[in-house]
Amino acid sequence: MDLQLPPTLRQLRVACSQCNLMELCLPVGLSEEDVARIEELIGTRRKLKRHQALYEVRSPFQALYAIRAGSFKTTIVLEDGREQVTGFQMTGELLGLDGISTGLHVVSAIALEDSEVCVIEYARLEALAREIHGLQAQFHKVLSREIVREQSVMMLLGTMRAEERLAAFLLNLAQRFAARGFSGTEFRLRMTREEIGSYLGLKLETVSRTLSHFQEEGLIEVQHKNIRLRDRERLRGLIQAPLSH
Amino acid sequence: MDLQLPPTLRQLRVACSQCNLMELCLPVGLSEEDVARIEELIGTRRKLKRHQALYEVRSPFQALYAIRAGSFKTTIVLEDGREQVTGFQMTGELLGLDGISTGLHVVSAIALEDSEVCVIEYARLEALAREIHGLQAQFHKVLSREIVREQSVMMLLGTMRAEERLAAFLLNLAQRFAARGFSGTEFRLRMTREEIGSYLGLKLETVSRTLSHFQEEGLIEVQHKNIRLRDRERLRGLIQAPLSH
DNA sequence: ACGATGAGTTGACCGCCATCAACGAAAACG
DNA sequence: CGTTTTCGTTGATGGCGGTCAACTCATCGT
Repeated sequence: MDLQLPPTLRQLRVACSQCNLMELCLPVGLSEEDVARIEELIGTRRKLKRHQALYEVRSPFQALYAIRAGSFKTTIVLEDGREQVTGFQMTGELLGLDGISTGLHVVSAIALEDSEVCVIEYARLEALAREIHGLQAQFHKVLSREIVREQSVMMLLGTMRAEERLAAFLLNLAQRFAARGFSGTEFRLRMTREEIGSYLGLKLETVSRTLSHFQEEGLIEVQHKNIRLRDRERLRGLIQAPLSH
Repeated sequence: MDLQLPPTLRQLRVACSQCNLMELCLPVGLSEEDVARIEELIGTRRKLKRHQALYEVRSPFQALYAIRAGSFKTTIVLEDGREQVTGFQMTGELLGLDGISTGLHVVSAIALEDSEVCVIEYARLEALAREIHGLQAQFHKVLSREIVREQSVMMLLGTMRAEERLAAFLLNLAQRFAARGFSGTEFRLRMTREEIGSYLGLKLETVSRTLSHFQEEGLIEVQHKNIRLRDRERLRGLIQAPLSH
């Protein structure tokens, strides 16, 4: 179907999907010339090694980052040193939205593996959003989607038990891998048990134990960071009916 | 200092603060004519009785709501019926941001007392934001601020113990009351113990017990819904040093 | 004003998950 | 390639907060 599009647009779509800027570009349905103008947005790229920070807490905000390759975690820290992972981001997702509010980042973004991002200068994005309606609308949706995502994490942390949290986590990861054209049943975790636990409000031992338990039950296969989902339905069932409730 | 402003602007500032649309209007620093144009935004008003829904989950999104008087809770529900409060909103705060993402609301907004909101049609807001830079910037900040707020709730739910959660909750309420010109040391809770517990990931009995415990310790005075903070510093200390940690 | 209903408190008990600990395995480093 | 360090697993124990229950006290509606 792409063959019906004018060549330059087709080309740009490819460029955009190569750049994996899915969240901002692709779903919008922009006119050809608008798409061309969005190229202005995509400034430099930046490569990061594993464990390297894309930005740190309290650093000045000036750009958003679209993940071109690799994956990240965002972490927030309390004064007493306690740290929590607030999200895991993968290819095509946006980083940096937390900084818009105050002009300073409130989380740190750390690469979980060697990664690459496209730098989107925020001032330019705002300017362009004023001119291109579709871009503005899409950007607002991205912001709102993040609000919604966090609400479902709040629900998870507030009402779910360890097994449910892990099940929800695995299914969410699977769905996101699948959406990117990777296998949704077999994947490699980019994060440690401790990071998973931090995100889910559990200790690493509980994460490990629960994964082992899932394996005994035939729900998944675990081998270190490699996960294979064997029974999605029962996993899903775990979430909706925690205890015959 | 307001006396130095041109009369119409001064007047509008007053109107705006009466309307309590603080989040969108006041901090922006708009030109006089821009402020005038923002009047277009403020459409009808809507009054709600206690326990009445401003909007329900899955209802179509078409407007944001600025709370003019009263207070609300937002709740999200799982398929199995479990419900969680995701936030409490008071005068001057915005409701409805969750709907932008999909065009359907993902939470319900329920009045905690008889309340009144200003209806801000979203299509108009988007259009006007394209023309008024300051409005656009401010709106993005509001969205980002909500993302940041939810992240701190995630931190609370993920790493804090019951006492810390309650302390953080009370201090947050106090600060918001103070920001609105009310007493930050003596106030009346608009929500039940169960709603507080739902928000904090605790059971109502734990909320009740912990409040009683705070009272025994001389940190607060509780009498049903009336709260008086007696020792803010020690309350704050509870959060930062949970267990000599 | 009064009764009915919902809200809050307190106690006793229990279960889930944290904690502490020891071991094993993989991956990162020179 | 071997060494070191980080990561993961599993067991034993304990504590925080959930659960169940009984009772009191506001508050809402008629």
